[in-house]
Amino acid sequence: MCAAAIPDIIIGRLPLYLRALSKMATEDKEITSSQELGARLGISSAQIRKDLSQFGEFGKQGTGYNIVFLIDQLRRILHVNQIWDVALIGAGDLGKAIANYGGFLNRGFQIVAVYDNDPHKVGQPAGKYIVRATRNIVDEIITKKIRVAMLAVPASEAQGIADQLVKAGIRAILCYAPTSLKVPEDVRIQYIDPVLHLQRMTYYMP
Amino acid sequence: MCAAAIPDIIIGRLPLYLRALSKMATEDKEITSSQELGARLGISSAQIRKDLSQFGEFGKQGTGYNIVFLIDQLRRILHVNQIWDVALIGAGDLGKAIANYGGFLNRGFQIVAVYDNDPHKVGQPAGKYIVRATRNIVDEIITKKIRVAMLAVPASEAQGIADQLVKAGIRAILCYAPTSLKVPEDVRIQYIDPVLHLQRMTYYMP
DNA sequence: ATGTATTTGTGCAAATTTGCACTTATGCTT
DNA sequence: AAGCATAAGTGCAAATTTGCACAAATACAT
Repeated sequence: MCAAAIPDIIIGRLPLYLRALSKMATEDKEITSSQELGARLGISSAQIRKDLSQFGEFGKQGTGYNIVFLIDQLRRILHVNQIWDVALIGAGDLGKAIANYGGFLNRGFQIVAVYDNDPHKVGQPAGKYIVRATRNIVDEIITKKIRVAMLAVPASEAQGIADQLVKAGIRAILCYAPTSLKVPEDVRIQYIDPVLHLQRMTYYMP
Repeated sequence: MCAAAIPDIIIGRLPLYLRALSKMATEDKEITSSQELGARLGISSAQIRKDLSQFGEFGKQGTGYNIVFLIDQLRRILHVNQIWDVALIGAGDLGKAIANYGGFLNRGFQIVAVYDNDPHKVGQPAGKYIVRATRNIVDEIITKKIRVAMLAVPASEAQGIADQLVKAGIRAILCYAPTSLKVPEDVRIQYIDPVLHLQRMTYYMP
């Protein structure tokens, strides 16, 4: 045990472990090993053992890890042993696809409101939600105590919305807009930009 | 100069630099510095200078970097000074959102075919494309010499499709399905799973 | 022309991250 | 009961990544 903060690069791998373990659970496996898990993920077994050992002794020597138990532990560590309310901003094609995605709930997240500033979209359905006016977003997020947001608006609008989200007390933003945002240090932000991934791959292609 | 391979972690940052520089170009800036670029991206200026210096001397001391010139260099390095044909597999909500996204072309990519194995979707439009039957995907990708694919199918189908893509000669796969895939070592693969990002952030949230 | 303010590219050291390889513990077979 | 195979947890070394700090170069003001 140590008091030092656990490196973020380790935190980043835990959700990957959790995802793979959840899949194993659906395959009715009871036990796995760092080696098996590593083989599935393309990660060395030593790294998996060392990562997990940061948080406790979850395995049994000679046997491996009990999958259900380890899932529980990881959920607890990542704070997804609860369902987080999430605000989705942007009800364009991408926003609608996100609103319709069924994969959030069993991994700890639940969209509770969808916003857009286009008057033609406000009041219309987006999945099972009715699109709300972005104009009211700060008050509503405060009232609903929402702390996580997904941003699926055009890049040009992203910073403005992000500023409002911060004002509303949002603590984590997942930004789909292809731009870097300025947020206070104590607000977490992550980005999804498919083109970054594509360009990273074409580098290696003659 | 050195013959050693350039670390992938550096390659991963280049698209980020390119994106930020492109934005600067639209702001009619001519020149930037490693410091300014770093401030925008939350990266140290030393790292940016060192990253870029792996590929040549692109800056001018006392002045900085010419934005248009550096964009050209990065595009060349990343092989996006050309337009890559991309196959999109999956015409569900997400697939349609991807098909409709207008941000690929000016960053080096162009969807040229959309596939789905649902007979109700085949023949129907997805954005400006007509959905094609996945059944024929291998032959068509070979014929069209497509080398990059985006995979927006359910996790349960992803590995099967990936195997076909590999057989068809695809060299880079961007997988939106929340699962890890097995592909030969010489095929590049990248993943997008929003929940991984969300869980990475909730770790830090009490 | 000279001096000053910038900013790059880089050698070197610090910090971080990874992984080898070993000890310890467990279960199974004989 | 003993021996063997398996696999976790970990100390330590190797490898990788980051960043400090400085020389060299450039632009601009005086």
